[in-house]
Amino acid sequence: MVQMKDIAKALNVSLSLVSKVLNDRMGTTAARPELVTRIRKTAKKLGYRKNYSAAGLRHGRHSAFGLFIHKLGLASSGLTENFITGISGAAGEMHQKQILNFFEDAEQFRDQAVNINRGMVDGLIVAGVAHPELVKDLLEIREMGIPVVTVNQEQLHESLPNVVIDQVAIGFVATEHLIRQGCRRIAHLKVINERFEGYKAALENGGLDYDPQLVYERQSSGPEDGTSYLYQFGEKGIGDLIERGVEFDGIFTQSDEQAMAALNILHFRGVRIPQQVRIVGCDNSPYCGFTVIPLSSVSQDYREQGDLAVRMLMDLIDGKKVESATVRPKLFVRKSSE
Amino acid sequence: MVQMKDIAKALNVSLSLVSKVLNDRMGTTAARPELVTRIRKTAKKLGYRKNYSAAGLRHGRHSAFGLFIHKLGLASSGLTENFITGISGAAGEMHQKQILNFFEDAEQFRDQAVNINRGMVDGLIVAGVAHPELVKDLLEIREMGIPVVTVNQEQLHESLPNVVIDQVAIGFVATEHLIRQGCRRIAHLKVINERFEGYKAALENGGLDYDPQLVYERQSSGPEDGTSYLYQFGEKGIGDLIERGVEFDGIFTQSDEQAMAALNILHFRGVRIPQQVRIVGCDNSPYCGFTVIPLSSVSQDYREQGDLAVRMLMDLIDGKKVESATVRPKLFVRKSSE
DNA sequence: CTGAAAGCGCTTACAG
DNA sequence: CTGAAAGCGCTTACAG
Repeated sequence: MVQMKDIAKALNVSLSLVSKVLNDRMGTTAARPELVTRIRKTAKKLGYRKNYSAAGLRHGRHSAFGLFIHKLGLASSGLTENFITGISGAAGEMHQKQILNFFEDAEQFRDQAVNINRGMVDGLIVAGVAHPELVKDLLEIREMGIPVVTVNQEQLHESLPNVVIDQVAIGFVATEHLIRQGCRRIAHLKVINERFEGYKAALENGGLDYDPQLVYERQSSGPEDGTSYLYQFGEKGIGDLIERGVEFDGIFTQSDEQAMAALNILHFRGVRIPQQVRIVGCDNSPYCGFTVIPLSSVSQDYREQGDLAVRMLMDLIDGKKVESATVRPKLFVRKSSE
Repeated sequence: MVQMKDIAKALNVSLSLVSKVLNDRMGTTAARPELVTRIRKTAKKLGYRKNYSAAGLRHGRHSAFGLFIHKLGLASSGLTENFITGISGAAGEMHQKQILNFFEDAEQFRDQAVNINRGMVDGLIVAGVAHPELVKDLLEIREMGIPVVTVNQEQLHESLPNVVIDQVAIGFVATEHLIRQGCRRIAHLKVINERFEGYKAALENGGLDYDPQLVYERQSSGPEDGTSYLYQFGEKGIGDLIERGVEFDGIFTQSDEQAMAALNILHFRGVRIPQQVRIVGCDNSPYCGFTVIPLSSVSQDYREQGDLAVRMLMDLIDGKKVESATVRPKLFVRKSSE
């Protein structure tokens, strides 16, 4: 492998100068422009590749971060894949390696984190389902000098910068779109409360009255375990509304599976979509184009969230102040709400 | 940060001894068992974390590999996510960092690979859609001392070990299952030829005649571009068979979207599934449990493929001989073929 | 059996 | 303005 000292030898200059030139860190050093170009050219000609591990050691950096994901949303939604795509893009740009870990409970997180702490990474991104019981662990990790960025629906601690999607906006954007399309009675399958607030705000903004009859909500009192986003919940919710004789000309659900269920049920009953009922789901899952009738959906833009998280972490590692960030949802209109 | 020399100082022993003990590399060195335990205990007490970057530099390793993925299959299939899960699990076990890159053509691969070569990684895993036009690049990379493992449907070069799913077995397993369930006339939507061969082999094995009428095939002469796996292809294929008056009591498709299309069409026409027609898809996509009728499917076990690829790459980096490996598909039976 | 010393490939404060 | 030298945190061949 060709290294800096080979370039220095070839041109009979000092190793230091080569390093400075190649890193654009001349500092107080000055060199003839002609020599600078010669060094650059020789590096290229010899096929020099900087050894980032060595540079990292010198800087006390690993040029790597740990990525801990408790998979977000439904397996079918592709959210995790989008997120990882955003992460890897930004990481590549910044010459950062990753250590990717999937976990599902605090125990698993700790098992995996222990092997990584400090010895391998400069920082941590913890994403997906929020684990408030891990706050103490995360603060400890940060105290050890490893900055942490979270990507959770809720910020775990004021001192842990978080990337979050604007949940209220999700409800608002979807509902506003349905109103613009002419819907006057919009049903809603409620899981996350902020989205419900956005739904109500859009109704008010559109001059429509809020009718609690139109909202189907989970009955159980236990903690939400993710099952509310499933196809079955959508089936139950829409079935319930129909049974109760509630009339509606629009539906905004909190997942695409829920929306797919609504779509299937109504379609089977001969309801024309979008003419009689317009439907908007949530997550912009990869299959939205392939349902019986292509499904409109609000994207949480997890790709953007991943990109942001990496940039925030890098700033933290560089010792900069970092604020939490909020990402705006994007609406994708397909036939179900045209 | 506590490091080896701190442990050495604390116990008044040599740095070398600490390193040897902590790495279980005593070699010709012998030490009192009692001292060995004391060193271990002190390391733990002080919270020592080995700096893997420094160790790597010494060994001429980066403890990292590049992962290049041209996303496999349909976005909705979750194959990529499964694959990454397998990769990250094995990598974590082996203290390996990753540099994850998504690419879609040779140009993109080259752009990203150039930044990574040798300066950041010890090896490469290239997965997903096969790119024969990159063989030269991959061989060059390997000549530079960076081992390469591919995860492609076809082995690109005899000297590049590949992980592959047994495509023939996919067709065989699905068809054999349908035969066992009592199907006698099994329709097939053909894309990959090996799966078709497996289909035929299972028919013969089950004592059924092969009837070309039952097979729907893409008409176009251009290269397969992935669109054959889409919902629309399934719609067209099953529609065509029905139009031609072909009778069947089973269907094996080469994707889950194709199968979902078959399911929807037949269901809408009042065909009872699985009583009248049994259906098996391919990929075991996350939504298989949520179709109108839960869909049986053959999994390509990409998780296992990811795990294997990492282990093979590590062996190559360690200078061992490595052979290509074949993974067997797994059948998941749901209501559509019960 | 034990540990001092060299070195992995870089970077940069500092002496000339 | 220029470059020799020290050092990042490890590992190991080798001298004692």
